[in-house]
Amino acid sequence: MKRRYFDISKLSDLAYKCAPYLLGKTLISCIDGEQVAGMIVEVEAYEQTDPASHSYNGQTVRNSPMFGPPGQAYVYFTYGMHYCFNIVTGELGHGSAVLIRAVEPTQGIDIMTVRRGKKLTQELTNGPAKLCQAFAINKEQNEHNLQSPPLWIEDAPAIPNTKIVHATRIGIKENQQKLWRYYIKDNAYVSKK
DNA sequence: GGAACGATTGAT
DNA sequence: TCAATCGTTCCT
Repeated sequence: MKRRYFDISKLSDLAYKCAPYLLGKTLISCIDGEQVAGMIVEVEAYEQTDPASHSYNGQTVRNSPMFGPPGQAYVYFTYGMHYCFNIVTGELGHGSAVLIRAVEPTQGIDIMTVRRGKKLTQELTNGPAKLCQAFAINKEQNEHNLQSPPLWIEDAPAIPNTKIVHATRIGIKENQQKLWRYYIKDNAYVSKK
């Protein structure tokens, strides 16, 4: 079956411009022999000029993928137990990325349920660390090009602007006023209502 | 070498 | 409201 990969040339821009464009696209992983998929419903932008961004103080060992080519993954480990998955944006050398905060499960829900140890479909992928667990995303996918297995993004119809909500980002202490969180209005799988 | 903390989650 | 839990960053 031919895959219709998401066009990563759309990601050669500032993170907050790319972010809403990623809504509605399909995230797919085929790890440990199990394929799961979901529609991206919530994202947050992190720019190099943004004090809330890992890349704000320049390149380090952890954040170096953010300075890499657009369209690759930036996966980081946090709170001693969770992974978060980002899609790198901007030109090579520019440190920015879009955090994927939630997806709506569309394939492999039984697999995600086992991985998450949960029963409610609504709670499988409604958070950045939750979806990483459901999709089996970890450091092995760090810097992975998202136009190839085992983790990739496929194209899908754009979400109308009237259905995209702009809001403040969650869990940050700096630059809180920026409306760089985007989610699909009335979608049941967004992390917080 | 050491301390402080985090783009979270789930239980209390 | 709070504990879990450890890699990364930054300071000494």
